[in-house]
Amino acid sequence: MTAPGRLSWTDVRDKIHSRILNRTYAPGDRLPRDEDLALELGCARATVHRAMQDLSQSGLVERKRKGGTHVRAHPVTRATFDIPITRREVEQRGSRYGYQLVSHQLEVPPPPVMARFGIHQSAPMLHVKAVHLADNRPYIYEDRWIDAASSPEILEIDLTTQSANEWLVLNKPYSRVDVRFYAIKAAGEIARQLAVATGEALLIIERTTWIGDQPITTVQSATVPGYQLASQG
Amino acid sequence: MTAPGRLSWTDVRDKIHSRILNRTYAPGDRLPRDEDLALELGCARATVHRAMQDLSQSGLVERKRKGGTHVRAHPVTRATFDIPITRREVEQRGSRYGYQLVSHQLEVPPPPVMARFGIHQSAPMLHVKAVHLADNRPYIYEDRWIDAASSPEILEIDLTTQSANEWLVLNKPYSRVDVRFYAIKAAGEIARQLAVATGEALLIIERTTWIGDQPITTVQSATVPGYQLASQG
DNA sequence: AAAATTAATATGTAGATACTTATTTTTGTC
DNA sequence: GACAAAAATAAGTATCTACATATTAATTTT
Repeated sequence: MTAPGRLSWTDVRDKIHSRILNRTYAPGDRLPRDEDLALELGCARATVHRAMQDLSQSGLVERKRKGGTHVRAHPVTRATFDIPITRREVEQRGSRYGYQLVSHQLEVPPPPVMARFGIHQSAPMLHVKAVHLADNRPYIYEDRWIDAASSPEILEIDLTTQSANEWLVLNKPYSRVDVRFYAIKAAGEIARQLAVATGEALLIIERTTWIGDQPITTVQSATVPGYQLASQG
Repeated sequence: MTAPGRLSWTDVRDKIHSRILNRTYAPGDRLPRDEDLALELGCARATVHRAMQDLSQSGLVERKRKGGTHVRAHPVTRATFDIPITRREVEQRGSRYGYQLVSHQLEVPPPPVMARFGIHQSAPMLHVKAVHLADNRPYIYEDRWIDAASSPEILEIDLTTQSANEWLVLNKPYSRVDVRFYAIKAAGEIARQLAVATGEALLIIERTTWIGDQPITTVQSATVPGYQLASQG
């Protein structure tokens, strides 16, 4: 990866990682300071710093000024998930994408929806229900609330032809997002729109986004039975 | 965050981020080269580089040598999840943790389990089933396979008192992990061990770990109804 | 015109230096 | 001994310089 004989930061990272694996540095242990490691390994402190930054990001070590670097005493499994636009997800599976608007109207969101945004009262929001199709079969049913205050343009969009999902993601980048997963039994409108039997187990992806402190949208996406979400790399 | 008048890399990141938000740089657009941005903003190229690295990591932009930096044309929602040791998770909820071994024996894993590891044949592995309790009530039922070849020590551990979950996470750090989520209907042993009605919808967390290319363990954790998994920060 | 070579370019990496900041430890004072 | 002030420390940040590397663009050759 680099000129021979010279350590790249990935080399350093892997070296330290393997020392954690073989318990040279055990959970809870304090690692040598960056400078000493640099000296020992024969590289610049900046290189160790870069390596540590990566290890820290992946949750293997914890760093604190003056406190030094410690191997996490209570390791966690850290995984990253990419949730693409539904149309793209369907197309990349090699299926034909379809979209169907179910309903949309201005409504005051009920308390559970306000709670997702972390607010206690709200003006009416745009409430949109829609189905995403893969090869003409229901794939994801989404129940979405859009804050008309932060996205007044959405009221002008023809939601029968363009999904709110896509419009928002292209036109309303967020600065903060909360994602959560859970499972529910298919029932009522969800079962009907996904065309599955009542009682089926469905994975729910719930996403709420803000720009600064201002709510943008919250969506509950009910996936078709058997849907799996896998971590990245 | 830094000496006044001098831009920190987070300042630069936020500045560029806000330009993406306000569509100065729209999806698909190419951003100015680092050097020009540095010149414009009055900082060093390294500072812009650090900012870009962060934006790239969070999935907002894509960078390529010579190709330059582009705002992602197909934005994804990227979220990070931390999955702690179950004992710690229970304790941090303020509940009392309990653990019960259900069974453990050496078995040749069935094809679906081998598939998780990406292998087609295997020596017998240690098959462990156990229940994690919160305040004496079932919380997570785990069905785990441990490669005895990579973790021979596990055969010596008394699994009735120490959970395989905990032993592995403290003694067998992995170099690669695959995590996936899906939903199933409670049935058979899972329903029985979690003490829930058949047909309940359960969130499944499936984790498989390797060290290098060598399998360590794969676990299917069935969570109690209502369980939610939320993204970090 | 097609293919192969060469040049140009933007990001990536490594190193050195100097300074900043959060935090702990030490020291000094009451 | 308790508490506050000062010193020490280790990571964090910013800049500069020099080169590496992957890609695209331009040029030459066939």
